[in-house]
Amino acid sequence: MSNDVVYRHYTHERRILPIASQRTQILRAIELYGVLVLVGETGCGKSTQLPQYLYENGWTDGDMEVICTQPRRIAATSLAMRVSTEVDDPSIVGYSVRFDSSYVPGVTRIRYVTDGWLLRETTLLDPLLSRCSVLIIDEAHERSLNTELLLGAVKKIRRARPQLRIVICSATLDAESFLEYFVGGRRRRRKCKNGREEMTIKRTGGGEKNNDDGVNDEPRQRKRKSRWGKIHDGTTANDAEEGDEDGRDLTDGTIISVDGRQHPVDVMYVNEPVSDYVKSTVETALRILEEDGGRGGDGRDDDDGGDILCFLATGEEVDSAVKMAEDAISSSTTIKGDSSRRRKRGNDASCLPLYSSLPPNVQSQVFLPRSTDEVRRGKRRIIFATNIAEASVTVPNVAHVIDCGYAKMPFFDPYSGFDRLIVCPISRASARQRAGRAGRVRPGRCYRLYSEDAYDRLEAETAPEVQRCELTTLIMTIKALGVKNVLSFDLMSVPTVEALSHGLESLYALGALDESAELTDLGMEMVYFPTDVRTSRMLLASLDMERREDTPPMISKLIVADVLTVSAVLQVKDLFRQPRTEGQWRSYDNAMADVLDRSGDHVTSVHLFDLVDHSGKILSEDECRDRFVNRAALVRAFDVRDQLSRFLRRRFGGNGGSSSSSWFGPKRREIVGSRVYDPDERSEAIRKCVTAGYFTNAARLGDGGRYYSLRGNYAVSVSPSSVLHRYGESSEYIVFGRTYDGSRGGVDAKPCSSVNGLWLRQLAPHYWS
DNA sequence: CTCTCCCT
Repeated sequence: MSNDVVYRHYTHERRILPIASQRTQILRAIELYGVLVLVGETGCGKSTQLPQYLYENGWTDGDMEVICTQPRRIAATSLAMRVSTEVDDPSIVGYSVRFDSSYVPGVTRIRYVTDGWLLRETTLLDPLLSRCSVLIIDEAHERSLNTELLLGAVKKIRRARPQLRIVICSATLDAESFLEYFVGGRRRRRKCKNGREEMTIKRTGGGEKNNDDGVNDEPRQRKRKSRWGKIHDGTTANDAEEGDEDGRDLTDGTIISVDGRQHPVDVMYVNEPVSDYVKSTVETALRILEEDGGRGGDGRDDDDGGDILCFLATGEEVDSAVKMAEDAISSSTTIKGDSSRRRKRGNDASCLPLYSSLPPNVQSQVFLPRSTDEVRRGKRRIIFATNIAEASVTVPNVAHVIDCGYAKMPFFDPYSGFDRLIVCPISRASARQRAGRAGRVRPGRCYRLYSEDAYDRLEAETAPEVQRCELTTLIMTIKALGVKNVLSFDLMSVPTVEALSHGLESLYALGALDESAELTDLGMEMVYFPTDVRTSRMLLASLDMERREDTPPMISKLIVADVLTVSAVLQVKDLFRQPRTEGQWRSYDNAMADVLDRSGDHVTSVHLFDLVDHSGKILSEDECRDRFVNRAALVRAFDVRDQLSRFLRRRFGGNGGSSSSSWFGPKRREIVGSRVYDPDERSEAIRKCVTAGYFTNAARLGDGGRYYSLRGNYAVSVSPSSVLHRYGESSEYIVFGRTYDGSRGGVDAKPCSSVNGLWLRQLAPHYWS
């Protein structure tokens, strides 16, 4: 019964989505062309509706699947949930992300996956995506590293399997560049004819609405049968390259724009650059409350004027803006003791922060319905957010956006090998995306805290991630796709020569590539690891140590599990929460005394996990709070460790002497619990393995108590949040996980451990010539 | 004394 209601509700929703009027046209394009670029703003319905259209039109017959990729896990799982309520048979909709899958072979017809998950599936299990009829790559405009690699993989797959249809969904107008990438010179020849034709159909699309059901189905059905008949008959790539009797040409592609459901957004600029954009953001927000405040308090409960979303660059700025705004509001509402009149004018608001390192319960405030207090007092919301609100999450009920014009952006410096994180001006594309957040529920306004001239001078697009990150992972993935020469792999955006040679050099140093940039035996092994190369190398070192005869028996029993723990902790950020007040620091010192290893962060995290391993369960909420442990991170690290250990056991479990030992079995629990091991010996063994993976990130103590990287002699400091900083003894050499820009102007490193120079000389001889 | 945002 209640299902019925939900179903009817969504059926109605489905029909009014903008994409519905273009259903026939889109299906026809997918029929005729190998590649379709679908341009449409978020909310136009492409991610939820297109897979259903394809299912309804037979694209999943013959045990085939429609797969839709997403850059984020939450999007993949929530889209699957949503769409399963829209179809007659919910069991045909599924998802697959790391650690979580609802896929049922033979039943699932529409599947939402993360692009990272599909990339791994593609590289390792099903290189031709043989059960997939249509692959939809969503949010392609974000140009994440995984999306970009997936595009490259798919371009390669299409040469062997031209029948595979590709739909690329992008929110911006760089559609041409996607099409150019896929169909290249061919496209140039035919662009005018077909491109125009499709765009014209789009504009007259409304007239075809009545034909949507029934009329076109018959011929479609016929084509479909012939299509899959051919595939299963083993049609070769060349047959299909030529197109067929229907005039289809799967080597070509086309573009369709879907009308958005976006409301108009007025954009306002400042005349003069602002000197302090945090202060200006707060002032602008308060002025909006003043100006249209009357709308909220005049008894119309259904219209409160809409909320205000402010984009700032850092969490720190967000916190200070919240404080500034709250102070201003409380002084303006209590002054003269006549607060009720002020409030009636709407000059009262809740100020909410939103950035990723906030605890989940604070973040979720933004998504809660307005409290009775807020409704009663006509209180609106001012949300101060970082870039998280630009694409990752959608803040509801926003009518005003204030855009400071800056964001914190990562980039990789190939000379120092350091990851940097720097506040930069955003791109025009990013500014448009921010403004668009104001028009989702009603006509909105965007206040840009920079001049129109400054806007015109911004870069058109944000540089894609491949041009801003470390490339060892990219190179290894390309190798895993079976490409010998990395440079021959066709990427949409080309990485810099410097970053590429840094990546190749690092992989050579790690023993994954030989002098001619071919995978070594070790490299072939590392390609299969679901971890970055340095972690993979570290895990391999632990397996080696476990097996070696000169390893003390007790260490041999512990080392693989210990290094698995280190690997898992490296995949999560902020396992420990940072104290803020003096009192908290005292409790922190007490709590840490229990698990601390003065050698640094790696072994300390292993000691924390000893508590978990000994009791056999994750620490309680209370215990996590007392120990300054971020419980969500602990749970996540625990899951990752479990997955990694299953991976290692599958791959190496049967080998030599290691099969008898159970890495996380009762025997280990007993050893760890009764501490019948030499802690220094254990600490040293763990750090030797860490060094085997991370010697490219080694630094030596220099003048003035600072460290200098062995590779290139760049200054780097132990992060103040590292246990090595607070509790460690000074050590001549350290190895670190990664770097980031510290608050003190320099480059900070974390996690850090002290290591022995001898290990470095053995493992990284080329840094010592 | 802090780290934009994600992913296998």
